[in-house]
Amino acid sequence: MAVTLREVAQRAGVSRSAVSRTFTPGASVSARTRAKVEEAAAELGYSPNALASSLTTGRTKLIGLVSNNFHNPIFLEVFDLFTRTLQERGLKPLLVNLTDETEAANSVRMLRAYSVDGVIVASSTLPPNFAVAFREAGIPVVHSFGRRSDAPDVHVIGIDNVECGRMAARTLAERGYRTVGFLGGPEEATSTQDRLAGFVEECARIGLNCTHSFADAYSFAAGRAEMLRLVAESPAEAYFCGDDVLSIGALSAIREAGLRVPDNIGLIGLNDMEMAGWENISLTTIKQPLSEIIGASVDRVVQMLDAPALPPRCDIFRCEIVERGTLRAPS
Amino acid sequence: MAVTLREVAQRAGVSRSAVSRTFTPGASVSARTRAKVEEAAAELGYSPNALASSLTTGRTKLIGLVSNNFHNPIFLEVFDLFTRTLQERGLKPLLVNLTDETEAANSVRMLRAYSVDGVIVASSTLPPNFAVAFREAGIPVVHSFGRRSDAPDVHVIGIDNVECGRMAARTLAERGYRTVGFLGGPEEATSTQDRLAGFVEECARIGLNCTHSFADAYSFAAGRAEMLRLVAESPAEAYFCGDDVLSIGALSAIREAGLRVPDNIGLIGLNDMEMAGWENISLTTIKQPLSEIIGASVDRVVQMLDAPALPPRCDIFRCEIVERGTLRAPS
DNA sequence: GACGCCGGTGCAACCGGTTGCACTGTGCGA
DNA sequence: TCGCACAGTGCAACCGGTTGCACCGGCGTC
Repeated sequence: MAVTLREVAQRAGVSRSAVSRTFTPGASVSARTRAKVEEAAAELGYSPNALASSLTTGRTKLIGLVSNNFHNPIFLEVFDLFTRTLQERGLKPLLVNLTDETEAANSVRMLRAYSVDGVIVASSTLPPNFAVAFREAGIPVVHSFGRRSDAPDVHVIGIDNVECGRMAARTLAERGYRTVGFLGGPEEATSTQDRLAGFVEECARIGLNCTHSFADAYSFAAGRAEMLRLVAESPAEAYFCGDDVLSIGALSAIREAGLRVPDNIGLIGLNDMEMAGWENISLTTIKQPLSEIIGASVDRVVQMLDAPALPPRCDIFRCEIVERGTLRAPS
Repeated sequence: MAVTLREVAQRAGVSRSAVSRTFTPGASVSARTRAKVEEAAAELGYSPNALASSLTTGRTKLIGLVSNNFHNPIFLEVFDLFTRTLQERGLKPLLVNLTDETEAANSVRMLRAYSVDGVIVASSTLPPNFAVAFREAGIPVVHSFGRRSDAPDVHVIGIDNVECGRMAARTLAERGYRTVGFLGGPEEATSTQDRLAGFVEECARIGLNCTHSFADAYSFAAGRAEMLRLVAESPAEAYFCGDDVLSIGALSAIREAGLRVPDNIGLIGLNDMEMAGWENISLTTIKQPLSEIIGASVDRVVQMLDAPALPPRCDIFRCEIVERGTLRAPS
């Protein structure tokens, strides 16, 4: 079915090497030979088999894109950016959905079987040992949206979640809120822990009254359920939600309880996903610079193709407040 | 770096064939040999190279998952289901983002270079010739969410968009709406054309007054912009929107104009994406049976692995109304 | 005119597997 | 006891490419 090197060589009247070199950038072929080969290839509809060549070159240009987050709408933006950025660099994303997989070893085995050149783990909720498993298997790996660390085990590209927590607390203080709450995502996620830690720390420093609780997941339903519980008791004046989708759930709960945002309760999210800007939501939030993070992640994995032993580093991008309609104006 | 067959064979004291057969289900190996091989493999951390074996078997278990739709939140659900369904069957999705690609030939070349066993084109807005290009290149292909046809050029799995249009019209009529409108997605998309055709046809049959217009894209912003325009003139009593995300944009526009849904204007969407069920949206919509469509798409592509010449067929799944809060009760 | 250099080419080995075929040894029935 | 079937094994060729090396011819230089 598929046309091979050999057939092209025969038709062009040259050796297989000549054909191979014609399709290898930088190889030495005369203009005459190249012309003959290209003509024959065009007639036959030949295109080189990338997998066969990977056998000798050791490069597949396949990158494992691993995530467990297929329910948070921001991940559609994440996948869009990753696939485009990878494609621009001639790399191909092999998508791995970890939703019902807890065992890192299985993913490692699968991605090794496919000789991926590298792996990008895109998740803020996966435990760090997941990425480490790839490194131990000798596969270049970067953990996007991973936990900040001064001496990381693997390359990490992301944000400083502790600092985001502080930033949220400062912002709420500026708006004159005195009793505030943190409505976090899953308690075991490092991102939740860090955001909480920064928030609590800064509240203490500034002198805000601060409570906290957790939703089961980074999801609308979980955010809504938790906020329904909170408003039924004695809610804080404002909440820092662990994530935008959680915020939107919370927003829904607050309005359903007959309260108004930001008049009765203020809300600040994190991520700045597209939906946060929708006019019927208009969420004030902390913007995570997605495309920078993703661009840097791909850059890093590309670097590692040539320097697999590159010492792990953690690159952190600054976040900023995006002002919309869910916090009252500075007092 | 990677452990090979040969090393395992040496360590186990057997031939390379024996090792190969140990890892080939159904091959004939004695228990004794198998044990030796498995021990050696475990010690060395061997896992077979799927790409190398694909050279002789002709199977990579790679499936190209091609889409141009990375902005409609329903596609996160689509990708989630596709990746999980493929993984369950031992297949690996190679994700291709067509967002800035208009030339089918490029995608064909790329996916041929990677010897994918098959391709799934997941899009309701891509022209049909896109999927046809894969078939012509000899790659098994199914077009998910493609256009219904009695004699399709490629395998199509999806819904009957014309019938959805009729269903929307009938539903609006039942609720006593007399002047209705179709707010479609991009005019050139076949899904838009078909939904419109069915809607207009049924309106005429029933005797509803019917107008229509189009948004630039299946997006919140486009739906909102178009509905803002409509409410500024003399809006219909109810609208059938080409898609849920468009409906949510329209909903936002209607409320911003100071009108109420469903009291002043009724709205029905299409898809039933997760967000449509969020309590702060609560969109009445036509449910597209996503997981059935995706399950059937994967089944079909799997069938074609063994029967590439399977005559193209079109499988259509029934849609149903999901009643929520954006249409008034039956009169 | 002899020499050396060098771009261009083909041969053959190799990448990591699979598989048809021939051969061996074992167990069973006659 | 012999013959036979058959499971188990290894050899070697092959899948579709790449690449080190040897070789060839043409050119510029002395």
